Amino acid sequence: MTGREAKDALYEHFARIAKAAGHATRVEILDLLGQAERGVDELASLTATRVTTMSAHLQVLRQARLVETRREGTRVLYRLADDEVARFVLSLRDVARARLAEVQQVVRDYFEGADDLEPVSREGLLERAESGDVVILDVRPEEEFAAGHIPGALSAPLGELETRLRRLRKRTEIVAYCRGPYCVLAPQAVALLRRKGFKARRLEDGMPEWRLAGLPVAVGEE
Amino acid sequence: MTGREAKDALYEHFARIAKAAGHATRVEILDLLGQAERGVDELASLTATRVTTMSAHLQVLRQARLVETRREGTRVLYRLADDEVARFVLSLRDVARARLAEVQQVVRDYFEGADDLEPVSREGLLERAESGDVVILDVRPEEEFAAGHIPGALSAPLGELETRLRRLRKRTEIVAYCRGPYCVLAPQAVALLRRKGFKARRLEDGMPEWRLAGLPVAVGEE
DNA sequence: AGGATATTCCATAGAATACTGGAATAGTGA
DNA sequence: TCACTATTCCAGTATTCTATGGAATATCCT
Repeated sequence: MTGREAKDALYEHFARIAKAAGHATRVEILDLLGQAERGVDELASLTATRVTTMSAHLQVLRQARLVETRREGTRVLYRLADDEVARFVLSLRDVARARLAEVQQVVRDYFEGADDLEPVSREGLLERAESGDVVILDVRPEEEFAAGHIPGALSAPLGELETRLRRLRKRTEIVAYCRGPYCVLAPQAVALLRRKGFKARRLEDGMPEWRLAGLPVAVGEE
Repeated sequence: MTGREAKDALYEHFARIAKAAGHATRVEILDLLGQAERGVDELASLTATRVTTMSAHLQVLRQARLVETRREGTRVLYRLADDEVARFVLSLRDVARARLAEVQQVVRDYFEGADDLEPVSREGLLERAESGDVVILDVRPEEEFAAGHIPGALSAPLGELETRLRRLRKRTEIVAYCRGPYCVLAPQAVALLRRKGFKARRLEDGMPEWRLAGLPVAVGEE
């Protein structure tokens, strides 16, 4: 192998990774798997694709080693291969946001618009929660909460949010979070909470960002 | 636009970035532009492709807004659009290295093998250079040195390395760097220097990593 | 063993992408 | 203005990718 051939081989491998991420459905899959492992037909319905198509996309991701699998009975559960992959997806999002005006437009219209208050930063949140100053609410589906959540956070999937409100006092500030800056769950939760008279704001970013920032994560149901 | 449509639009844009990076030649282009801006036929000869093919690849990168251009006389100079893009390319490399055993193999055979000594870390290098403890050698082509180098480093393109050796004493340690961990220039320089009886090691990583780590960069010729 | 469910494999048709050679365009300098 | 250089555009061809529906596999349960 000459120098040029070695170089070509390397760039070919780099491109292989990017190519695997080069389809909208596959980026969405990676994003979902950043939350929790999932079965094939779960992913298919979450992304509105057919199962066979989903399976094909998953094979592409698997051949690029971006995801791994384990069997559970008749189901095959897919997960991200490691945190480096999650970091890569975040980097991809960041480039898109920095470079594509269209992304900024969609974000303005559909995500930030829902909530005009400044989001809360990660800084010092845990301490404030421990002191009882704020309550942290995880509004993602239960599986995702179980796969990893901010220590001390209460699970309140958006659909069941109203029934779980009784535990909360209107005095204490509520900080809601979900999957990240492009997830609508937390903004919607905040809107609902405000209508009910609570003091609520959303956390900037969501779970994978929290974990990749090196902050502590709790696992398991409540 | 419904929620699903907004989501689809977002993922489509994310995928657009990844797709643009999804070709070996284009990754190599991004890598080269991380060093310095370049004209089209320069890039073509550096990557061993024809000019028309190169131009087509550059259009793809430009439409994804990963690169920008400026005209200089009859030439069109391409550059990375911003540091976020450079970070993305590094992230892509990191995933490939972490996930693809083939990459690790190529690296072992062609890059690290050339130099068995532990590379020098960025930590404290500037201080040691200022105190005269080490000499930093930039062995990349001159244009790349001019576009940005470690403050205090001497430019010594590999081809002219031998003629520039006279300035150096065999006592002081030499630290050579180039484009990054997958660049052969620094390992080759180190090998040459050792044959001549110098104490030489290479810097871990290269220029874009140095800059993105927030360390100071000097611009201009010597 | 047999039925049910979840997933993967396969063949195919349509769409998108890459490379090539030739033509067109923009800027430079005589 | 004319020749010259660097770059881009265009049309054709070969290749690769995507979605789809039907068939094959694997596991579980009875």
